[in-house]
Amino acid sequence: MSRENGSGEADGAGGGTPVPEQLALIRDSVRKAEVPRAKPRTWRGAALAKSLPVARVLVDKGVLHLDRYFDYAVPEELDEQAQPGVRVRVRFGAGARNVRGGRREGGGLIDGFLVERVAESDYSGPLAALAQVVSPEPVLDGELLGLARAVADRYAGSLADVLQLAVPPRHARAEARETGEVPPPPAAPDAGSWRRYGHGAEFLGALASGGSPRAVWTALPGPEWAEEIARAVQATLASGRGALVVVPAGRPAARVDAALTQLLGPGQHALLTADAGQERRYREWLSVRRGAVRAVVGTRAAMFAPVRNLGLVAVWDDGDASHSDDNAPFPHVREVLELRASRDKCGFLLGSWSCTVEAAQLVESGWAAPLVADREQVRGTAPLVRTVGDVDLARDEAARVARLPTLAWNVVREGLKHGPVLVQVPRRGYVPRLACERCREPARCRHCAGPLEARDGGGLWCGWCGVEEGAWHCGECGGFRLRAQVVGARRTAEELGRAFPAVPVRTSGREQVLDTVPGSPALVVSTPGAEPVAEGGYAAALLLDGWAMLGRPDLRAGEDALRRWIGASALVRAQGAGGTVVVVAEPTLRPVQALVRWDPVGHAVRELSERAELGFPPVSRMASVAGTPEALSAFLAGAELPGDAVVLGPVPVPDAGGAPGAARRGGGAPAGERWERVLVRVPPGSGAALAASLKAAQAARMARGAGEPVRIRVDPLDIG
DNA sequence: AGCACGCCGACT
DNA sequence: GTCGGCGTGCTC
Repeated sequence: MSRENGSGEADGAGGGTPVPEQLALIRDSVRKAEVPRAKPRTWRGAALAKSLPVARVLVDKGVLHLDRYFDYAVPEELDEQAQPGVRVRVRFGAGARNVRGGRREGGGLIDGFLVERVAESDYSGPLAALAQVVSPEPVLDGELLGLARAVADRYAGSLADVLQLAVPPRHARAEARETGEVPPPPAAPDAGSWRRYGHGAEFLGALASGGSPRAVWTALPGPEWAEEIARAVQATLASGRGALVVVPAGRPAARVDAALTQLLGPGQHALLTADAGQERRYREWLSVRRGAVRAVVGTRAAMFAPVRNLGLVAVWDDGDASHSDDNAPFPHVREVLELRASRDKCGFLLGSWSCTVEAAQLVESGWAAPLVADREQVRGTAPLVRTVGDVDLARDEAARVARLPTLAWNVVREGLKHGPVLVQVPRRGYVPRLACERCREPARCRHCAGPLEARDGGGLWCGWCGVEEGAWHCGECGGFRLRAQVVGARRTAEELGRAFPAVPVRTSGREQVLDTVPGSPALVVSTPGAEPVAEGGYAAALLLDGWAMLGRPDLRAGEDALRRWIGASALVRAQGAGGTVVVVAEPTLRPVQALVRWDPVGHAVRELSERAELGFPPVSRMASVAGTPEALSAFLAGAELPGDAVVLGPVPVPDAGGAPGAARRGGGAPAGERWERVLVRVPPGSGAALAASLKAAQAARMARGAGEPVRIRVDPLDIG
């Protein structure tokens, strides 16, 4: 039944009046048509595009078993507009099939991307025609498609889900606007403050001459980092290539934005942040796609920005949780930029005042080179860090009366003579940690050792197993009075304000984030991450959230605490200029020691080797799978995990309806439902196989129409 | 998610 | 025989 040239024939079923046997024959041949045809048939035999009449379309449905292309016929009138990369609408669904007897144009219109035009389809049935080309603007080129594909594979997600993150929603007005001319490349920059780093000038030189260096950069404390990133961008532009910078939030984006404007002048770069409206977002994105702007700074969605001829990708502060996307498949900026650097053979710069374990691994594996300053430079820019631990507190009579250690009082008093003093307090919304008032041992559940929490109506219960505690007493010292550490820190900050009535108190937190404060004496109370930059630097800082940070039962608790402390301390003047930091935390703890020595890299390297020993990520790869107990066990039964995979759990998942601060992004269960979670761990090298097997299992489940979903997250942020 | 197909039991 | 239950599988 070869149909080499049977083109004019519309679908046969509608034809004359065949006898029953013929009908059966036709039906049969339609059902299991064996031969791919040279030219597509459509139901109506409408006129088709003369060349490449088949459009391969990615249907925009995030369902995994639909994670493939569908072929559609290109009608002649859409031939010109139906170019690869454009948005299209197509009919999709069972109702659209050519049903015996009559044709029905059932099936809803849904959006998709035209991925390519080809001469023939390998689909054996009749093709439906493209319904509409939404816009002739090509938004999805091969590069972005390849990246999205790689990200989907890495995170066991669907291509459509990734594209939803990567391509902003269309805005017709923004599309209609003309985009400006491509600016000429700037001159190569002076190395500036990059000279403070061992191979800093060399790194810039490599970028400027078209090279693709990869570096993990441990930035010196102080505000220069933004300008240093801008110089790296300038160097890349000077080589005739584009550059992309991703930062965790709007404020750092504004800093880099300002530095770029200063260095390159206006109009040379785009700012892509989530808080811009749809029109503005799409306009900026389009100016990048169209090649009119070659440098981009933005927050995490910008990680996919379609920068032309990419020469550098950079991420600032990769330990910030905002770099992990909230939406499936939860890609992380650092990982996506790694993929881009590898795929596009471009430069890579990961910068932070602190150092994540993952960053340390990039260096240790040899994938990236360290970009660090020597100890001399560090000592010259970092503040003096002093600790107040339990022993000091116990000995300190003043601390028990005034709730604040003598050392802290003295440092604040002295600091206020010379400038603003920063007081870092834990975020509200953290489940208040309860501890023994006498010995400060955290209050733990008798049954599962989980953290005890105070109920609104009074009384205690376990945050893990939910068991009520009626008669708590301290297992260490026998004390029976509790204190809430978060509340304690906040009250301490208030008391400080009262103790220095002549000094203004400014607050920066979730509701209202201050960007900068003047260099005059003031108490600046801030939650981690919201610290304003002080003009001329803070004279001192008091870090009060030590216990709250380190008490979390999380693999990253130490790294996170150090990162937040360093984030605050980096805003304090250098030791030589009198800058002092007091951290209220046990001086024997590793993150505290790392802060005192200002050695985030050493901390990360030690954590890394420990993780390797324990088989924890990022040395192994982990994925979490969560769902109702039934859904989860069905999923695991159907999954063909790699042979070297280890399944840990299941354990109950705390539901997301609890305290807002404790709700983990993408990790909590929907309120009201009981969920469980397993962690699946594979050794290095099996990450791709793990992702593939999870994706296959998920696809099989969805195809079966299984009701209850399971949530898959590769590289979960929190590992209890 | 729809929606049609098809293979079973109860009906005019 | 034929109508219609819902279980299964496909959607270009």
